[in-house]
Amino acid sequence: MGIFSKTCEYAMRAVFFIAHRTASGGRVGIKEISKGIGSPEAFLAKILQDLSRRGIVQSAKGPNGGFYFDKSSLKRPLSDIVEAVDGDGVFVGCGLGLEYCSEISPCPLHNQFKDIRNQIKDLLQKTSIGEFNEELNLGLTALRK
Amino acid sequence: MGIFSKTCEYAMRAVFFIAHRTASGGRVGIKEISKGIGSPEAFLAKILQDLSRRGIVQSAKGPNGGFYFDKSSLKRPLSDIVEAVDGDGVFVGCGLGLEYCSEISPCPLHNQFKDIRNQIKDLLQKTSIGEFNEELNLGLTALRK
DNA sequence: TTAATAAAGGATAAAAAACTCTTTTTATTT
DNA sequence: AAATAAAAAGAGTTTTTTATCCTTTATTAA
Ligand code: FES
Ligand code: FES
Repeated sequence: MGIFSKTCEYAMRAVFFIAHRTASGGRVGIKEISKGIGSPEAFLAKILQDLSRRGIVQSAKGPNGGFYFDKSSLKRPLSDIVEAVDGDGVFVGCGLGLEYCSEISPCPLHNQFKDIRNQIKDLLQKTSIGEFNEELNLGLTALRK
Repeated sequence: MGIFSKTCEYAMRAVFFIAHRTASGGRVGIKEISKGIGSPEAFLAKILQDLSRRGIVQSAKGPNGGFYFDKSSLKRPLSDIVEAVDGDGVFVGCGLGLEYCSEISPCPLHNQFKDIRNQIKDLLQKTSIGEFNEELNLGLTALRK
């Protein structure tokens, strides 16, 4: 496994995909998203259903329905998605799996691990959902294969 | 979950524990190790059995038997343990879960993620198994609770 | 040479994560 | 109003990870 669960990876890719495809106001359906990011359709539906319940992504039923982001949601940091899906383990957990990461009773890797963990947090907090629309437009970055 | 699997977290803690407890030539049994790091005994036995088969940790059966490290094994980098248990995903995998991480067709996070991944690799490669014996001796670092 | 000790090995179980299928609800278009 | 489109919801199934238990094998020591 990587740093994030598979569910979380799908969620992040889907969110970038939706942001890009709906930047000019439209909506995009589950079928197109799952094709676009290369994920199982039904599984992704569950994931987005959950993000929608949490108000992270917007959705509309019926014809011309689909998923989209309103203006303010586009500014959301990627960390919101990670936290919603994987919890805060990546941000606060001990690298060696101790129950708590602590300065008082640190694991051998604590000092160095803490820095890395903070960088991950920084990256996710500073990256917004709508940030890569331009690159995706230009085909400079990829979300599948 | 964190960056590593639970199996891998147990493996790393156990390895540090064994290194410390056997620095002066002895051996240490599974019961004591699992107590020392706070892991299920039978499960850890499986993990160490695997590391032993791979020649990463040394073991001896019978009375006064147990696990230990010979001089050269103590110099092994922690990355050897991680790679044996979790594979090379942490070192080479794409943060968004794309099949391959690539410069040619990078994911949106690639550039920043690559740096973080390299730091993790560096940390694990530069840290040796026997490195923390002193800190553990002094009670400056912990392996459980 | 027998008894005790400790890891190795094999088989199984429980829990979590990943994934599927079917029905229901809501909205749109005709 | 009827037909249709699309997400929401609910109820599974499958696979992987985590964990337990029991038997066998090797080693030591009395
Ligand atoms: S205690 Fe392990 S990372 Fe802080
Ligand atoms: S392509 Fe995603 S990290 Fe390199």
